Amino acid sequence: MPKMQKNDIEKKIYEYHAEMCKVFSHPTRLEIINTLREGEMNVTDISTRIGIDMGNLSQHLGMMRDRRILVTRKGGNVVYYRLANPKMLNAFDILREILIEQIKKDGNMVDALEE
Amino acid sequence: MPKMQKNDIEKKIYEYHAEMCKVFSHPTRLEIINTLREGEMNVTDISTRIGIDMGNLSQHLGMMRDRRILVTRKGGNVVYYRLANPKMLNAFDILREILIEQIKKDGNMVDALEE
DNA sequence: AAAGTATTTTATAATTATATAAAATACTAA
DNA sequence: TTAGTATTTTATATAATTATAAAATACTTT
Repeated sequence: MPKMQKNDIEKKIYEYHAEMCKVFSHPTRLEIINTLREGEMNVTDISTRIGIDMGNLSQHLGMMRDRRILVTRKGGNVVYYRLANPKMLNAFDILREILIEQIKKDGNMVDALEE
Repeated sequence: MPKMQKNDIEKKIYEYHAEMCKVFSHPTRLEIINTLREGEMNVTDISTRIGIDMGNLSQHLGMMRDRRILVTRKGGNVVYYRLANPKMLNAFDILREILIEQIKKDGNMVDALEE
């Protein structure tokens, strides 16, 4: 395996960072994260709580688990999901605050995105 | 226009939140943000700094501007971009820290994503 | 006005993400 | 072992994202 240059490593970090952030780029996944804020929950309960088909939910959960954003615990038949690192909620909250500020200041992001 | 239910509004917020987070879900855009940490910069300089074709860069900048993550200032021929809200760097940094911790703890996210 | 530089836009093709539905796996309880 | 419940996986069709290349716009200088 050829030696990696500093620059390659930096680019790799940006790639992994972006992979991680993809978790936050879908409304359903954000709702899952915000739901798990309260603590662990099993798949069926998450499904009814946020109103989403279980197959689809399981795909979202799977990609979040791959990226180490969620971790699981198994109890018999049931799989419980929880946040791997509650610190991520700080990032979640900062971005939501920025969003709310923006909407208050000018509702125009709404327009810009809905054209 | 029919009245929105509380639930609809919440879903809408998740959607806008996700739209905002899409900015962070591409390595090039993360590199742009990290570059603008130092202050405003024009398009040509960003282009040479991170080594990316200008047309493509302009698309990324445009979508970031649409989402109010970047703002511009025009000086003659030249367009200068800067972060709309430096607070977003806190979110950026938290997520990168979590990523670095993960990589140190187990390099396995790398594997999980590269299969 | 014509030419030059900076940036944006458009068109296109390739890739990736997503929802849906159906099938498969994992575990429990009868 | 069979039936039942919980979750995951797979296949597929649709939609969204992306890079590339070419054309268009905006401004400046001659």
